[in-house]
Amino acid sequence: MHDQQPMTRIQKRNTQTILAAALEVFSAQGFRGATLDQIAAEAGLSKPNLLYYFPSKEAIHVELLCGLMDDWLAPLRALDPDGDPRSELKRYVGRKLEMSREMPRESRLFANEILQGAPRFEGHLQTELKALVDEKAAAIQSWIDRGLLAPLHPHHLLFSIWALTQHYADFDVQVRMILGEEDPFQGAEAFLDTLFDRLLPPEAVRSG
Amino acid sequence: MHDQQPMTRIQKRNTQTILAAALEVFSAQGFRGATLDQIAAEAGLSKPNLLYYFPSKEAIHVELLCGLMDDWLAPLRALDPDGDPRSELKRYVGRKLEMSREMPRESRLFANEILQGAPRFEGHLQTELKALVDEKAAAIQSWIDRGLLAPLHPHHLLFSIWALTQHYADFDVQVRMILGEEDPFQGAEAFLDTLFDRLLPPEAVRSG
DNA sequence: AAGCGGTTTGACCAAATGGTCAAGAACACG
DNA sequence: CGTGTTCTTGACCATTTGGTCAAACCGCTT
Repeated sequence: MHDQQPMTRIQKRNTQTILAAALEVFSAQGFRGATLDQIAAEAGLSKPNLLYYFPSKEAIHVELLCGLMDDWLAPLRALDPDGDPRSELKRYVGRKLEMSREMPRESRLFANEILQGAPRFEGHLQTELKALVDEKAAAIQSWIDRGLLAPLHPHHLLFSIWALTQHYADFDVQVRMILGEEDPFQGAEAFLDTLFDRLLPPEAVRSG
Repeated sequence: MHDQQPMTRIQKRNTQTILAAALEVFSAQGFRGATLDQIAAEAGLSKPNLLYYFPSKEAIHVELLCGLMDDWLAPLRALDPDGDPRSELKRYVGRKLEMSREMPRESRLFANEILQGAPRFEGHLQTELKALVDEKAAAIQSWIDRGLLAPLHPHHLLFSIWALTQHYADFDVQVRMILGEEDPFQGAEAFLDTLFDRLLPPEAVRSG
């Protein structure tokens, strides 16, 4: 069912419907908090029908996570080692913030999983994420070594970008509660722009 | 049982034991993911015994959240409007990072709750957190108005501090996976020190 | 040691939940 | 059409889980 290429039209449609519903429910309730009945209701399908397309609840979850991983990491992948450090990094920040606004459910899905220790996802993280991060951290280090960027711990720089942008998706209710009517993302864009302007000086600090 | 003052020695001990066990389990599994049996096992008590001290699973959770709220907000409360902006804020950052290292379970407990939309906690957030944040945001704005701090959106500045520090507790597994053997908090301290050094110039930028 | 209120728990319950299955409905195609 | 394959689902099952309760068990005062 869920492996070979020849997917019928119906299979393609329903698989998509189920994954969309699962994203909605898993991101809002977490893995254990979500139930097959909720996902089935959200998808407009019967529970046995879900299990006709996926072997188990966990399989739906894993498929979601893995399927979204690529999109999720795309902005980091687009970081160009040959580009200008400042503009590359600021573009990355902008893109990540945009994703927090446009894809908050995806952000919360990943956040939920990591928070619980990534029990169903550690392997994929290890292989896909680690390699990419190490590659890009090396690129950042190279910028620093070439004097194009003021010294900063590359890994922690990436962490800070993730933390600062994903916060607006993951802690959405808290942010909105505190800001009231004010649009979180408008203020966030301006703030992060300022922050990274100051964190990444236009010219490398060549002291000493 | 769980309201009046005259708490027997045994009551005090067991209530504490239960809350400690609940923190362990809830922070690792989330509300729905945690079971009374797990908490009972962790506490070394029987399940009916838990329910002798608390009326329900949810009551334990709410009690935990509310009971920890004070400690959690203490560093922000300590922000002194009459102190030096730069050192006050950097002290706040340092204290928050320290709490991420020393109290990761508390951080994850709150993160779990907010992620799910704070369904069992919205009221308390609204009253306790909102008021404090608005007060401190006003203090920050006052620093800016008096030319003691370069202009920054006060609320987003606070968000950035939360995001940057709590990230190390909430996304601990990811951080450690990427850093390998390296100690996350050592690097984080240095990085955040640099970040806020640059974000909060020693003297206000008085351009224009 | 008797008695009494606070404490503990084994046994139990109803509801929820992940998952199965056989039979029926819809579809593809000669 | 007719027939074999793909889909769909009502009914069902085993387990888990939050919660109850009556009976037993302290631990303290008198």
